Amino acid sequence: MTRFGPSPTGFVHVGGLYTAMVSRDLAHSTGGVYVLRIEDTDQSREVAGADEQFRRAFEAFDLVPDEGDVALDEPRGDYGPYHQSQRAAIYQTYVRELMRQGKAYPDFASKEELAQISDAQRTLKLPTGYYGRWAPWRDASEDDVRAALDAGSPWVARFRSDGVVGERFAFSDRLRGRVEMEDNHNDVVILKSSDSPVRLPTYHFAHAVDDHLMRTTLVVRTEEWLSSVPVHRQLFAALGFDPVDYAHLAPLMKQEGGSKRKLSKRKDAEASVDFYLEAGFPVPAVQYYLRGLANPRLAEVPLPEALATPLRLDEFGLAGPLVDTVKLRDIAADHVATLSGPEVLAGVRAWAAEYDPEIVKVLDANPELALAAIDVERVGVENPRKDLATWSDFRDAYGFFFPELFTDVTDPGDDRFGELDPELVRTVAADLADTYVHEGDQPTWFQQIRDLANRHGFAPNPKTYKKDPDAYPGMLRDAANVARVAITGAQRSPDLYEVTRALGAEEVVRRLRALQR
RNA sequence: GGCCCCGUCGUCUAGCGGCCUAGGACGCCGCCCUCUCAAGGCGGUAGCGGGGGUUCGAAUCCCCUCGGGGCUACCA
Repeated sequence: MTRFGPSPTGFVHVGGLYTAMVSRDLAHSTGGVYVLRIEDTDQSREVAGADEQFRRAFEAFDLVPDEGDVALDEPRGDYGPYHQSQRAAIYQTYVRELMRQGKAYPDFASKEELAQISDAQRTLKLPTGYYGRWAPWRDASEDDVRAALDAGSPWVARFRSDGVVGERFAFSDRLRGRVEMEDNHNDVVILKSSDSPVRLPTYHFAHAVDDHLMRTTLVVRTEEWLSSVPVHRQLFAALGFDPVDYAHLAPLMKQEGGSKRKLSKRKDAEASVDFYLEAGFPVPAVQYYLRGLANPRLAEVPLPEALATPLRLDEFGLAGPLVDTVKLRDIAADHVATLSGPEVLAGVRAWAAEYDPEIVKVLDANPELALAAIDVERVGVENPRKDLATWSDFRDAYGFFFPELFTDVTDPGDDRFGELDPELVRTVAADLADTYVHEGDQPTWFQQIRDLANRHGFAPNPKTYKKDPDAYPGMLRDAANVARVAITGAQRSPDLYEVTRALGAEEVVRRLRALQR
C-alpha cells in the first residue's frame, strides 16, 4: 500500500509524476493499492484549479490512482476524505488525545518571540529550535495556559518530543539501507495557528495520521524528507501507530552552469508536466524516459518491455539524475518511428486538438494527403524517417504538404535558391514544369532532374564542379534544390520523389509554375 | 554553523578486489551512403573529484579531504 501526496501549489511537477509512477508500480507489483491524497494544508500557497491540473496530468500519463478523489471518474476508497483540508476534524481529534496524554501542548509564543529564541541559540552556537529550556510553553502551568487562552492569544499545538539533544537515531530506508542521524529533540508544531480560518496540521502530523489511517505501508517520497524521519517516527510512536517504511528517492535535477540543482518549478520549463504536454512528447516516450531514470536497466530494454516491467526499489540509483530533454527527444523520435501512419496521425491530431487547432482543420480537410505525407519514407523502408520527436514538430516537418500551410515560392531571387542567378532559377523551374514526367519509379523520376541539370549546364557531381567552378552555374544538387525549394519551400526535405507521390503531378507542376508569375 | 544524502565520460549509467590499457547509450566530431535533410553504417572524442592507506593487485575496501544537494519553517 503506497500513496502519493502532492501539494496543489501551481503546476504539476515532473518529479511528482516520477514519484507517483514509482509509488504506483511498487504498490501494484506487490498486489497493493496506490492512493492519491491531496496535501493542501497550506492555504496560503494554494492555487485554484489544482485538482483539475492533477486530473489532466494523471490521466495523460496513465497514473490514475486506485483510491482517492482526484483524477478518478468518481471518488474511490473507504479511507477518505482524500483532501487533507477536509480532514481537519480528524487531526484535531488526535491532537486532543495527545494533549490529554501530555504528549502535546499549546504554544502561545509569537513570531517575534520565536525569532528571539533562535537568535539567542545562534549566538550561543546551540542547535536552533523549540526544545527543552528554550521552550517556554512546554511546561507552562495550567494557570498560565488558561490565562493565555482567556486572553484570546492565538496558539499552535506542539508535540512534546522525548528526544534528547545529542542522541542518535537510526532506521532502515528501503532504498538506502541503514541511515543514522541526530535524533529529533524539537517540539515541532503539529497543528497550525488558531487564528487561521481552518485549523490544519503541519505536514509531519498529517503524514502520521493519514498514512496510519489510510493503511499506508510504504511511503515513497524524495530525499528532502530524509532528515524528518526522526520526527515522524516519534509522532507515530506517540500516537501509538505502527511505523511505516520509507523509500527516499533521489530528486530529479537540472544542470546549471557547472553544477546540479533540484529541478525548480519557477526556473525550469521542463519541470512542469505541461511542458511535455504542450510540446506533444508522446506519453510512452516520457514514461520510458522516466522509468529509465528510475531503473537504468530499463533504459536498455525495448520500450514496450520497459513499460511493462515494474520498477524495483533495488535497481534505483542513489544520485539525483539530470533531466535531459535532448535524450528524451531521441527516445521520442525512436518511438514515433515505430508507429504506423494512422497512429502518428492520431497522435498529431489529438495533440493539435488541444494546442494547434489549425492543424486539426488542415488534417481533417486533407485526410488522404495527411496519411500520404506521413508515410513518406516511413512505410516500405527499413529505416523510417525520424523527423518527428514531438507532435508539435509536425507543422514544421510536414506543413508544406498542405495547401493551407504552404506558401508558393514565387521569387526566383529568393534566398533559398542560394547563389543561383534568378533568371536561371526561373528557366530551370519552367523547363521542369514543361517537361515534367510524374510517372515512373524513383531512379527514372530522378533521371529527369539529372537531365534537366545537364541541359542547363550544371556539373553532374561535386568532383567535376570543383575542378573548374567557373565553368558551371552550380552542380546537380543546386539544380535539384530549385525543384526542392519550389515544391517544398525548404532546402531540406524528405525524398523529393516520395514527396511528389503524395502531392500529385498537378500540384507539383503548379508549384513549379508559381515561379513564372 | 550543525546534521544528513550523494559523487565513474558533457549527460544517463555498467562495474560490487584481478575479466577494466573502465563497457554501453545519448550528445558531439569525422568518414561512408547521397539530389538536400533525417535515418542508417563505420570510426573517433571524453570519465573513476583529490590525497593517503590496506593488498601481490582498487573504480571497487578504510581514513581524510573537496565538490554537489538537502534539512535546520505555523512550505510541503
